Amino acid sequence: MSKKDDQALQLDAQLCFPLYAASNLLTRLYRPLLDELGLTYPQYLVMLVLWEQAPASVGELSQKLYLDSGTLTPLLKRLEAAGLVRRRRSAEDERRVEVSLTPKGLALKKQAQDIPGAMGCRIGLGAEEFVSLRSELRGLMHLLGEAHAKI
Amino acid sequence: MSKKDDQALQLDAQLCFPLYAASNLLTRLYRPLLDELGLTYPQYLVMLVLWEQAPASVGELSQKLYLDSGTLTPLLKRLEAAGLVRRRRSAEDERRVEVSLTPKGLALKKQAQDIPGAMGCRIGLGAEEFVSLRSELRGLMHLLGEAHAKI
DNA sequence: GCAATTTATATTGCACGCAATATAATTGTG
DNA sequence: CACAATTATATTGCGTGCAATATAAATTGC
Repeated sequence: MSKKDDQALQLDAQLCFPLYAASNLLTRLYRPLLDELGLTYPQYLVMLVLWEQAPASVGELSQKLYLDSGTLTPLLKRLEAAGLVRRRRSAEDERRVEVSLTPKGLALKKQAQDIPGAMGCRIGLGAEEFVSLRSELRGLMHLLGEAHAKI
Repeated sequence: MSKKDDQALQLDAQLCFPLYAASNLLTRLYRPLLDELGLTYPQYLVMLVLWEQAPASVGELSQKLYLDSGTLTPLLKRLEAAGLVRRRRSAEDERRVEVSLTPKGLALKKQAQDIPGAMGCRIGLGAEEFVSLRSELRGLMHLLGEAHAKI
C-alpha cells in the first residue's frame, strides 16, 4: 500500500465528508429556530414547498425534495397530526395523495418569515459566498442526479 | 406578506437545501460500493479515521467526525460485532474507550482503496471544481463551528 | 375488454443523528 | 482527604432516510 493510496483514503481528502458534516451541522443550527414552530428540518422543507405551491401530491414533494415515500408518508402523517396539513386521495387518480395546507399550516408561514434571515445572520456567510456555494452545490446536485440515473 | 418575504422562503432561495439534498444523494451513491465492504457510510467515515490513526478514543472520533456518543457508541458496537474494531477502556483513564483495528479491520483498507477513485469517476466532477467545492465547504464548516459555539 | 405492466403510495426493518439524561471516573477546591 | 464540579461514554426516545416489499389504482397490449 503506497503513500499515494493512503492519501486517497484520508478524511481530509474527501469531498463527501465536509458535505456530510456541514449538512448535519447546519440542520443542528436550524433546530432552535424550528423548535419554536414545532417543526423538524425535513418538515420545514416540506412546508417550504407547500407554502409555494399547495396542494402538492406526495410524488411532487418526493421529486422536489429527493425523498421517497418511506420518508414522506410518516412525516406527512405527523404534520397532519399537528394540524398543519390535510391528506386526501385525489379524485381523478385514486393512487395519488394530495397534501394541502390547513389555515394553521398557512398561518405558520408568518412565523417562518424571519428564519432565513436569522440563519444567514447566525452563519455569517457573505452574500457572494452564499450565492457561489449555492451555485456550486446545484451543479453537484445535477451531476449526482445524472450519476444516480446510471445505476 | 410581500413578494420579497415570499421569496426568502422559496426552496430555491435556500443554501441549506442543496447542501442537505446533495449530502443525501451522495451517501446514496456510496452505498453500492460500501455494501461490498459491509459498511454503511458513517461506518466508512469511522474506518477512514482509524485507518489513518488507530487507536482513537470515542472522543477523538467524535471531534473529527462531528458526531456524538449517541451516534458513535451503537455504531462502534456494530463495527465490533462485525469483527472490524476492538473497544476497550483506557488503562490511564477509565472513562475513555479506546477503539483499535482488528487484523480484519486493517485488511479492509485494501478493499477500500478504489472507492474514492470510483466515486470520483461516477460523479464526474472536474478536479478543479472538486477542490474548489471542498474548499468552500471547509469554509462553511468553519463558520458553522463558530455559529454553533455561540449558542 | 381484460390480463400484464406500470405507477403512486404505504409498510417494514434497520441504521443513523441528536437532544436529554444517566453513570462512572477524574479533577479541582477547600 | 472529602466532596463538588467536570469529563467521557452510555442509554433512551424520537424522527428521519432509504432499501425492500406490499397494495391498489391506472395504463398498455393484444
